[in-house]
Amino acid sequence: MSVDEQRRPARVKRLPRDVRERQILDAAVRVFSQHGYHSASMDEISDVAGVSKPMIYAYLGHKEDLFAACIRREATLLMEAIAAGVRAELAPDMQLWHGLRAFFRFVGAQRESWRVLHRQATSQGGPFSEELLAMRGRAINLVDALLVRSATSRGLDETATKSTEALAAALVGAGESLADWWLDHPDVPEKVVASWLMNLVWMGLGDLVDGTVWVPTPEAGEPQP
Amino acid sequence: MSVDEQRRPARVKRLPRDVRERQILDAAVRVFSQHGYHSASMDEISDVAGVSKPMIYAYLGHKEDLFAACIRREATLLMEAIAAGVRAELAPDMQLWHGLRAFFRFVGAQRESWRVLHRQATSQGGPFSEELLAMRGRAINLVDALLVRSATSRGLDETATKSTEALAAALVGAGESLADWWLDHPDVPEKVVASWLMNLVWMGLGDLVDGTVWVPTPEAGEPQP
DNA sequence: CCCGTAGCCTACTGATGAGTAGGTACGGGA
DNA sequence: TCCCGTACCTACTCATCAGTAGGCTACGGG
Repeated sequence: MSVDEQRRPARVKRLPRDVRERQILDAAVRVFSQHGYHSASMDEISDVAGVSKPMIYAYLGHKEDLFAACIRREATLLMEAIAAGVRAELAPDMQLWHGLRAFFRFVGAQRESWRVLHRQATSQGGPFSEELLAMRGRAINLVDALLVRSATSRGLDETATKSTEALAAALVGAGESLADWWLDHPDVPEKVVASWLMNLVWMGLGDLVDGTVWVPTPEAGEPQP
Repeated sequence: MSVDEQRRPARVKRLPRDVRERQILDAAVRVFSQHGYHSASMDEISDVAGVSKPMIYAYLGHKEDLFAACIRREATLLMEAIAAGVRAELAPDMQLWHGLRAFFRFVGAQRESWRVLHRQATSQGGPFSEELLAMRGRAINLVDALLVRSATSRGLDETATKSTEALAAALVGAGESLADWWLDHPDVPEKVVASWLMNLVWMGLGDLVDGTVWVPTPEAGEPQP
């Protein structure tokens, strides 16, 4: 009980609206990530947030609105984290590398956010899944643009163009799946996980056979011990 | 209404138990795939199956049992389909190639099964997610074994061994994600989708730059026009 | 000191849906 | 013919929530 009370914000009175909204969203992300959309109850969210249920309805609206707000907030944070890692002036492989690292850093730091985004939102068929699918589509587009830029630096035929979007989808899926795997193996450092995926997508599995690997070029802003 | 009636089995009386069980499972897979576990109601399932609700409880048990039964049946079908395509005497790349093709064929033919397996089961935190995670783990192990065999054919160091499981997870995720993408782009032939993924995982994205591609060797049972 | 308003609550309603009680109908064996 | 078991149903109970009605309290400005 004392543990639970530590997890709840001390019941403070008369806080300004935006503070309460943040508390409610934090609680909602946590509860949604634990139970999923349908099993999460507004009562539990209000309890965890340390406010009463009508406050949620007053500030964030109905359950679907609340969920959509969670998705929007967390997805925006994720995309910003990734975008911050990717600088357009870099070579395609380094862009991908920094994007991957930023992604895994986010997942490692915000596990609950990640669960909500990946597990819950994708599965529910409701009106919010659009919210999430749109966000996922943005991620795919980001990767797609990267691939297209890589490809157009050389000659590129029609079929390759069509396939980049599919490849981007596959790549995003690989990242999601590997992130889940990583949650079950937290002892592996983030950089190592990122480099595995980087090698897979950039060099292919051929390196398992012939031993070639991709390594980041030191001059590109990686501090080297 | 006539359309709906066509989708429901004509209300036949006094069928043997195993027939009814199959009808119920078919209906359950359809309804679960459309609404997800929590939103799917036993009433709708019984309605679609053309039986009354107590029949479901008598034959398949409670809602969780029913869902687990769906997962088990569909997952077994999927694994069997993949295993049927992979023959152990082939080279690793050809094994992967045939496995991928069998996988995409299954997804194309059994869309509802796939939705239940991928979207619904993974997301619910309930007791059945274990059922599904176990099955997913089996798929990962299958791929992992393939990678290990590929790697041990050459010298292989410690870190590479650790990473194969992660790579397998990434690969399975890439397949899942690409399968979802394919559901939204059904005009692309199954073989083409499979070859995209095969190239990604075997050759890496490097081919976008230098244009090398993996092609199946004709002698391995692929009819070549 | 009074009033408006923003913050906040307890205690309800109403719908939905899981699960069941208790039956009827039909067929096969004694 | 009478049982008995299997197939099958209608019509409930009961718990769980989403969502709300209505009111109470503190603060700030006039």
